Amino acid sequence: MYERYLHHFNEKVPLTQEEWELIQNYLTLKKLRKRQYLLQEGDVCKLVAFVEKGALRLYNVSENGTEHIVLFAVEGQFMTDLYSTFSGEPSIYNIDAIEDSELVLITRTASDELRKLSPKYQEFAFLETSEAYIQLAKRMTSVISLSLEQRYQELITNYPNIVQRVPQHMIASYMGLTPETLSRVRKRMSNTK
Amino acid sequence: MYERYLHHFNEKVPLTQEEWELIQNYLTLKKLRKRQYLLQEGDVCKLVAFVEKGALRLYNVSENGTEHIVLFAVEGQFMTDLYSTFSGEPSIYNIDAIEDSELVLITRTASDELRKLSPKYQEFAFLETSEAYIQLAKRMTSVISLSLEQRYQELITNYPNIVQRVPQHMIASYMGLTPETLSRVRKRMSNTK
DNA sequence: TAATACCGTTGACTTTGGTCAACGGTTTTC
DNA sequence: GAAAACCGTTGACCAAAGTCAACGGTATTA
Repeated sequence: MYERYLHHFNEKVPLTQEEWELIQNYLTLKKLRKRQYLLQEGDVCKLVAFVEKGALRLYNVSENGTEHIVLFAVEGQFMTDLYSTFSGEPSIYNIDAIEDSELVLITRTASDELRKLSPKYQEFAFLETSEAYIQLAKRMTSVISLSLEQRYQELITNYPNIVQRVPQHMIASYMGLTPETLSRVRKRMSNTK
Repeated sequence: MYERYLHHFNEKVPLTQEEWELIQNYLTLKKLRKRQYLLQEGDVCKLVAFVEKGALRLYNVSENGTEHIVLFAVEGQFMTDLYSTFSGEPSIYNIDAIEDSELVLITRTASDELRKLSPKYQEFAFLETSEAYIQLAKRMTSVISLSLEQRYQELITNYPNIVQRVPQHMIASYMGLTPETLSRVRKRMSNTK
């Protein structure tokens, strides 16, 4: 347990044994079965989750009932509704498990406390937030400037086996498309290459 | 000089006079005339800019020459190519001034140093990065789930006088649309309301 | 101040993506 | 193990956005 989290941490900010033991006190483990919720619309998000194993999605549901996936998180990535954790306002999103998953959780308040106690954790939190921003900015760039084919190609290189793991209609939702359109994009791509 | 930066800082993380003097040593001022570049494609981005006055844009140029605006920054907001500053790789973006602007600059290396020296600055950097992420996540949500009319409406509420300040074809670019389409969206909106 | 470049709008047409319905092939579930 | 739900694909049609060209108005600039 915590293997991946610790490994991930050490890669960015190397830790001594004592430092890790301090940090570990603030973490908890949680297993989530496929389709189980980590966060439901209307609740305040108080947690940040790290995916040890499995996959999560963050999505909202529009008036007509359509789901819009804003984010995926697979092994080694973090997931939270950052806005809700900061503001304390109810979330407009749902977070649930796409596969059976194992998560490392830390509450927002624990994280704040730990950031004050541990300079290494502080640095780690800063780096992770920066990286999340960078990833999102990259995606925004591709959304406004690339063709659907190029965007799908990029998705595959960013999440190499997402296609095997996640149903296609969820990928369509993540790209802001209907399932039919994504199906046709894929067909076009397999024909022309 | 630095008025808005200091004010912004104090709102998030209140500073003593001595703390501010330390931080100020790491900052520099820069004026940019309209159309002047802060960053050009191919150069490594080494700076983070805070907009005291004016407006900046970050954009890339696709093969056929079309500009795609990824971000605006107006008074009180930060602008940088975070990926390039972190990785040290050449930027794929340009940053230039939409209006005559006054900026507070800090280099990436100075910022790293200052984060180690000053817990308050460390905290400020963390909060600003988090806020930038939140803003981008919100925009991503609207891109994949709202109609053009709704997205334009949201843009106006987020940047209340952007329409007065920024040429319409740049707003179209920011939304990933052609100028003609944005013009028609605006017409539809003025007709129906 | 005249010439020029730029900007937003509009119209006609094309291309792209969405909608709706149907189908066969899986999984789930009871 | 049968029934039901789900999933990806396809076709026909429709709606939305892009393209191209033209225009008049406004800044820029010489």
